[in-house]
Amino acid sequence: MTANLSKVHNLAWRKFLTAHTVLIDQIEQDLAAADLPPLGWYDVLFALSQASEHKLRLHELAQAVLLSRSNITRLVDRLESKGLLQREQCSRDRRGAFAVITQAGFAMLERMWTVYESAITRDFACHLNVADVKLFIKILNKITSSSNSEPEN
Amino acid sequence: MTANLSKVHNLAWRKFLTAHTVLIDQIEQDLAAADLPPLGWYDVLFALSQASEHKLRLHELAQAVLLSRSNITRLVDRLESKGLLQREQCSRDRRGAFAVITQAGFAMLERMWTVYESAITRDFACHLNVADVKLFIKILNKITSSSNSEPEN
DNA sequence: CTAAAGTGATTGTAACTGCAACCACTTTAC
DNA sequence: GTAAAGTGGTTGCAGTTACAATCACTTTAG
Repeated sequence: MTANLSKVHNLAWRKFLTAHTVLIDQIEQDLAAADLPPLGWYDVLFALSQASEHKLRLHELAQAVLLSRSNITRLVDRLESKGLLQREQCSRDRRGAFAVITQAGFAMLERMWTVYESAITRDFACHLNVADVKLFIKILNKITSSSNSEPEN
Repeated sequence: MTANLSKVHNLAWRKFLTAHTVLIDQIEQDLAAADLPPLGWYDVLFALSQASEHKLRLHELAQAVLLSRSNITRLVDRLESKGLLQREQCSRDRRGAFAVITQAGFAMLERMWTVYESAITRDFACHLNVADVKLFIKILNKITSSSNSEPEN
């Protein structure tokens, strides 16, 4: 396969990467400054809060936050040791475990969201009007949906 | 400061994060499958290849690849130990060090680019026509330039 | 029912990251 | 010149990640 990547596409790619790094760094700094845990914790708590009965199997959780299985085990360990979630035996499959968000977990989720939301607003959302944002979503959809389709340029 | 983040903005943010993770994971897999080092190495080699005389002070390099200083020290260690670059004393400032890309470094840069380019093309560029990509860049520019401007939505 | 294959989660290990402390040198201010 | 402050880079350490191996259990095939 010959790649044939155009200048603009290349530029777009680099801007994409840079934007991501800069924004994430900023958010992590905001969280740290407020004595809050890193973004990964938020993702876990959020996924659990959205799940039915506020619990998920570990592998579902891993998929939800796009992390490897071994990784999720230890991330869950950390959150559990802080009381933000609990493990629960799965009765249908004795190998399996659920992670269930606790009250403290909900509270933490809320505190983190306060900081997270204002960071997103200030560094990202503020700069885009509704038309921009809809276009942005449309473009991102093109990129992520159907990982291998026809070229378009 | 009240955040007031709209639904669409929030959705856009999440899609942005997901797209990034998915694409990067894919690229890293492609590189690993070709027995090539991770993306960070490419960034370093690329920055050096673009620099005048193909060398940069370590702190310039750190800035170019958006890494912390301590981090760059060790990343440079690794590349140096593989012969992809060399450290060089700075004569103007005896504290300072340059990183200079070697022939082997250029060769590696090229091998990595082969894989990297086709991954970007296949997973990213393919899905966007020129109009899309120009819009995408425009939007990313709005986000990254001038970290704190007026709201627009 | 049993053997083989597959899946869910954990663990060991090695590599990588971030932070703070540090050493070496340079610049600034007196 | 000298002291104080600042800058460039490295190092120690603790926390995090990735990969492969492992254990426990479930599913499939005969």
